Amino acid sequence: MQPQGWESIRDEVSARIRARLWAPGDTIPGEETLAQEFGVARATVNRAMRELAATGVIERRRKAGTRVALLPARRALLEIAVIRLEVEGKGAAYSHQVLEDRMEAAPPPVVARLGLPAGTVLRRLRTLHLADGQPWAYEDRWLNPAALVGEAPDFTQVSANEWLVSHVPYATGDIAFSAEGAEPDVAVALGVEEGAALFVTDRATWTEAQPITSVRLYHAPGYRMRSAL
Amino acid sequence: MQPQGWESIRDEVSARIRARLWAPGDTIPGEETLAQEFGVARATVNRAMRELAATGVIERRRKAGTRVALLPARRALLEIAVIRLEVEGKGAAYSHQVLEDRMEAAPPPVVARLGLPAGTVLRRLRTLHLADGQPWAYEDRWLNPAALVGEAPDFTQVSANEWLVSHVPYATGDIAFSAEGAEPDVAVALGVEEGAALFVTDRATWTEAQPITSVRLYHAPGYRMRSAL
DNA sequence: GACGCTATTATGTCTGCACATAATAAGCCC
DNA sequence: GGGCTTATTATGTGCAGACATAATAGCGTC
Repeated sequence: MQPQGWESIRDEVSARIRARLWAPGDTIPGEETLAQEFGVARATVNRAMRELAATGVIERRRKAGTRVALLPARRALLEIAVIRLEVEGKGAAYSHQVLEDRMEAAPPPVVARLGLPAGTVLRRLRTLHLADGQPWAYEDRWLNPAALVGEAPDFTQVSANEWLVSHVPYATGDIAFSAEGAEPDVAVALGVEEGAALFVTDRATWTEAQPITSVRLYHAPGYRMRSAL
Repeated sequence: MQPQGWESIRDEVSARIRARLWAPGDTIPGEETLAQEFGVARATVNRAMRELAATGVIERRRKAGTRVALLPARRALLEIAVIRLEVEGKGAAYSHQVLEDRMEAAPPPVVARLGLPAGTVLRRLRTLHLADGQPWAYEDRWLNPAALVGEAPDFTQVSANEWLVSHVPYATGDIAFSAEGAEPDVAVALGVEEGAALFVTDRATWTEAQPITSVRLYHAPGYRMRSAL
């Protein structure tokens, strides 16, 4: 069954673009025109076009109109789940061990990323996440104690990430992915050879007021991050 | 300056959630109620709430109402750009070399991924992408010739990905990221040691009717994929 | 032609109303 | 209480009309 309403318009416009009826770079008819053609209100066309613009298929500018994107940069939506849920989603039992928890002067890359003065002392947490007792990911986290006003969580019970996500209100952040060879301590913790290729996630988060945490996750070999395109 | 209109409502609701005025798991007031409180039409509140639902902050269900997400799975929007643009965006000159281009029986993982019968013969393209003459990424692509009806592109001129993106209408696809140790041929092409940790992108695309291509990209060491969170 | 101002125009958003839809809650029968 | 049907309700979507906004296009001046 075909979709109805604004989705049908989105699909029809999308189909015309894919069929090159409207070629990349072309300006396509205005909302008013399309609304008449499809026999709907302009708001309905707008809804459909907004959706297509969000996926990068078209580019819209006031007055200039709507044009088919020249090189549609595909957009993929990544779901960054809490590790526990990720592990449990695989049908495995989740557990974690805190390997280290102490105050330490953060190294330059970390303070730079968080926008703190050089030499700032942060709480460093090293954690091993396990799935059915097997190493799943090694976490190296720097936590700004100033961001945890009055709260004293026990990270041996609840993982730092999970606690932060549901207790510290935060606004922004960024995330980066890369591949790294396992350093000695990481290799030992994950039980892999030194230099083994590991999938690494780097994340930093801030509130409006101050930096909260910078965390690096070394995923065990074989880890894949998936998404629909 | 504060945003106005639906964005101000989105921000206000978001702020109340972060301030735990509405705690995770709570059901928040209905659209009609909020519309009255903010002095706007329900459609405006709906717009704001739809946006928050899309970012995973709230979960909405008809009749059940709107509730604050318990464990907000962060969503990151990845922009998958064409390699040429990625390289040029770094201020480097892009070029590429086709290392191999021939028909070959696709191995089991590839046919499985594309949903083709075992032993199907596909066009295999191995390409090296360069930035300022330095290896940037090694591409191993399997292309379904049936998907290129009548068209005969010259992939030594335009990269396969770029040509496909702007010439083959396609509907769906999926993408996965992982870390792999460099195999011998990849290591040679990229000029790195065997076993070096490489960031790998696997992508498969289909039209409604048939599979188009399956491609694996080995990025040169140091590659980072970034996104706002 | 180079400039700066103004008119025009397509998209962006809002309102107020209506009906559709999905899912819970309530009622009913046994 | 268990299992079914029906009513209720919050969200989802639609429409018509209006004004806001951004950016181009056109005009006039020099």
